[in-house]
Amino acid sequence: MTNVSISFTEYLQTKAGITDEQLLQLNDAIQSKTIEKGSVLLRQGEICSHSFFLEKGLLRSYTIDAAGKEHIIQFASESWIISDRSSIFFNEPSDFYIDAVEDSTLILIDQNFINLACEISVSFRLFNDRALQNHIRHLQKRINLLLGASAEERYLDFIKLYPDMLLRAPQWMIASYLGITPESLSRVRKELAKRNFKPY
Amino acid sequence: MTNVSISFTEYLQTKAGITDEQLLQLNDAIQSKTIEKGSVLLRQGEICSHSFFLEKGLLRSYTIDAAGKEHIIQFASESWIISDRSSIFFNEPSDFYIDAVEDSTLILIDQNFINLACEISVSFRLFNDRALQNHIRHLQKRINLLLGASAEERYLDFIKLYPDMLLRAPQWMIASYLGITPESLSRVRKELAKRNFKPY
DNA sequence: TTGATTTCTTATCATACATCAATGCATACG
DNA sequence: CGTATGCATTGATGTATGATAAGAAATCAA
Repeated sequence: MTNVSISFTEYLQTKAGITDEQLLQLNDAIQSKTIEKGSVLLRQGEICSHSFFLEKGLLRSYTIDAAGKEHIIQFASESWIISDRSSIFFNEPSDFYIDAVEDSTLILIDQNFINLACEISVSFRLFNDRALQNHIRHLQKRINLLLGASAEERYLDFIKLYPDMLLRAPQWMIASYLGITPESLSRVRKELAKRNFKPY
Repeated sequence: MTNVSISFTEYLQTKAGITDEQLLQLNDAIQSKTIEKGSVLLRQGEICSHSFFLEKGLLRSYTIDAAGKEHIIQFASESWIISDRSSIFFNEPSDFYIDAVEDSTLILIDQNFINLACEISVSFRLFNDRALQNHIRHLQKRINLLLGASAEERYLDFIKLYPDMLLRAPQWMIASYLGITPESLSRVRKELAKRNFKPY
């Protein structure tokens, strides 16, 4: 599978209904950045100043609890946006880390950009609202799974949501996302294989 | 403890910065409703048409999974708003039920109301945005706890978040919110009592 | 290529939580 | 009044998942 990378401008045009002229106005507020695998973009305690749009590569956000364990909150690959919304919006120290799982090229989006884009484009504003609501829907679904579903069910759901992560993220990260140990995930996979399950 | 009930209009004025004149414009879009304990306001599969502001009483939202088990998503008591945002926003069938844990009086808020209020009041719009972001922050925190914390830790956190629920909601509902069985919650409480923990 | 790390698997044992069943205890009800 | 109903507790037992340790396999670096 090739991880289809589309540029941020392309994304703004096709998904958010931004026109060519509007793009010109926005251009100044857009910065691009290339980072290596392992680079840290945000640390717990820092205030998150940007959202990151992934043109290419893979990022993750995660917390580290009192016992020193990582809990992965989210993955973001091509055409996804990742950030700590709460930290940005409330201007508060973040609970998260964000770092690069693969070498990545990304676009830095700050609040100025969002405000400007919302001002000059109604369709961008609607798009942005939609994204917020979608985020909530997604979080709610995850809570629901964590409340009631077994590790296996959650894993199967994960595969549906992030099919390409199976190939791109190490298993221990997937386990962390699911809230189980890598060993447990290994067992779940073994069990599924025995029952002849094929993810692809 | 008396459950302080404030009226919706009072809430709009003090929290959302709505003025007296604006209230007059909004008045037509507001309906009040009194319901008995056990009344169901929303069922899985229905499209959620209103948010509910609690003037008095206690509501809950929950899902029922394939095995017939309830998972409580949220409680809402005085001055809280409860709904299925995704269902309202995307006009999709809801995954949730919403019903009354106590006799309640509530205000029905539909999308017209929100749109109108956002139009005529900047401060309402900001307030609304803030509420959305707060919702996200809250969901994220809950996910984080479900990923990493024990039943006991989650219970202690619950007490901090909803101190009065201990007295108002039956224990099996709290257990459902926490993602454990009532029996397990009973044991957690016993253990805490043994270690001389006093919630109030 | 080779050796060094990192990741994945497997095995064993430990534990938190679930399940099932019985009991107690209120409150509601005929 | 007795009895039904709903909820909380308790005990016995089961099970999924965690912890630890070790080896196999894959990846990376030199």
